[in-house]
Amino acid sequence: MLSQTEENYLKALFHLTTERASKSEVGTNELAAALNVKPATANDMLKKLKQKKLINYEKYGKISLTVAGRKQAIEVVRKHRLWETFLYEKFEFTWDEVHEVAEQLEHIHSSKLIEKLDKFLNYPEKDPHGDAIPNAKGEIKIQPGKTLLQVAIGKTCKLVAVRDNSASFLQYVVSVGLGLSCKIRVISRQEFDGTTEIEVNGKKSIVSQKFAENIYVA
Amino acid sequence: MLSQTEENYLKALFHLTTERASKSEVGTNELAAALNVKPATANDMLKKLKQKKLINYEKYGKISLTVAGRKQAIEVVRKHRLWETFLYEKFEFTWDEVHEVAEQLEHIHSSKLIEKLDKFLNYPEKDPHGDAIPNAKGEIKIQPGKTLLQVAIGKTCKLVAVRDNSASFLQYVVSVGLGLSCKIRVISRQEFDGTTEIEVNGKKSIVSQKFAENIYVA
DNA sequence: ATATAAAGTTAGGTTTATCTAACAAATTTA
DNA sequence: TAAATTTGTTAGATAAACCTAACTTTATAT
Repeated sequence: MLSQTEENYLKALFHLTTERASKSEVGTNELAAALNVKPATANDMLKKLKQKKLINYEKYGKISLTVAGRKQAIEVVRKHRLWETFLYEKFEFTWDEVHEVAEQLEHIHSSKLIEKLDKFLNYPEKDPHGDAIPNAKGEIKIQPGKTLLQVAIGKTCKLVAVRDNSASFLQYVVSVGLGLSCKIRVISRQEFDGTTEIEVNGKKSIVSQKFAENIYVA
Repeated sequence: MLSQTEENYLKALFHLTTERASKSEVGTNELAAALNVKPATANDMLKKLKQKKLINYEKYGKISLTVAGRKQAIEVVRKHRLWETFLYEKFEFTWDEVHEVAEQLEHIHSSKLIEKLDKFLNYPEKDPHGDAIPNAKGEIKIQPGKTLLQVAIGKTCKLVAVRDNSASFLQYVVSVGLGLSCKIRVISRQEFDGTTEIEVNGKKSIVSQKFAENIYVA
């Protein structure tokens, strides 16, 4: 059985490779940063995960998940997102509160518990942030859509997911008037820095490129 | 914040002192046995818990919880029993399955989660094994009743709780035909070894003294 | 193409929770 | 009460997950 720490490394690798578009390999520093540890620490763990055949990794090379590693990572993501959905739908947690508690709950080991949780929630496909919930077989239905940054000026789109789950980011999302399924109109965009002016329910805001890249729309 | 391990030591101390009748102090060996660690390990932890003012303890002396330690212990017990109730009532877990998963869930840190869980279950006073669930203030309503061993020959009683939560014990309880609120008739008892002959729903069984001491009745 | 910067690794150290083996204190028993 | 047993403690080791500091490899930029 994997430790919580090992599970967290696999989950981070999954997010950095499969879920973050266009890049399917990561480096030690980037992984370390994502986990809030020093590169030296991540390096130790990489050796261990390689030894357990959960990642592909050679000294000074890039890192990727093996099939076995990816399977484990998806299971953790599945648990995380099911618990977020549970907290949001059944326990009146807010958008920005669910993540922190789900970070703990995702490490509970009990296949029966997850099966029952999934059933209790009626086999949801999305979590409260709009992210896809892998099913019991590890299959992911919904594909990551385009981001707000890719929406043309004048067009209107609908928020389907956010990529950053930190409470501070989510609180900012809310402060701009956004929520899941909100309609967003793109008013203008600055060429030189990617800043986008948007309108949500009559409220206008200017958001950074980085922000726009983290808002997934349809 | 306490580690999971520290929480487990406090919980064990609570069970060994306050919940197990007649004895309000414990020794290192007994504590170590309850936690499945070696006495030397427990000894290390005792020093740490003393330093944190969670236990009363002097070298070669007996151990007891301080008010602060007891408060923390009760909080863990509360969480454990609420989760057991949740698993049993909402997720169709059986009597003997709830304990193991609750051992993990009891360490999730979120006061909001516990409040919501308590509310969701409608503020239960007993868990599926009949044990009292401390309320949000740490108060325990139901007092531990008498055991099957104390029931006179010929009398009928009702099972209200069991003291040992191991799956093997609970499975044995079930095999004798027992469950929460079951009626038990005491047919006879051997003087020399405390063995008790009982009848449950027409089924007769002979149980050991140790078994009878772990069955609480009203 | 080489110097500098960035990324990655290694060595050695810390903390937490565990262990074994040896020892000391307290209790029981003959 | 003295010996034997049980109970409790200490010292020294180990493994996991982290750190800092120094070093090496790879990438970048003039």
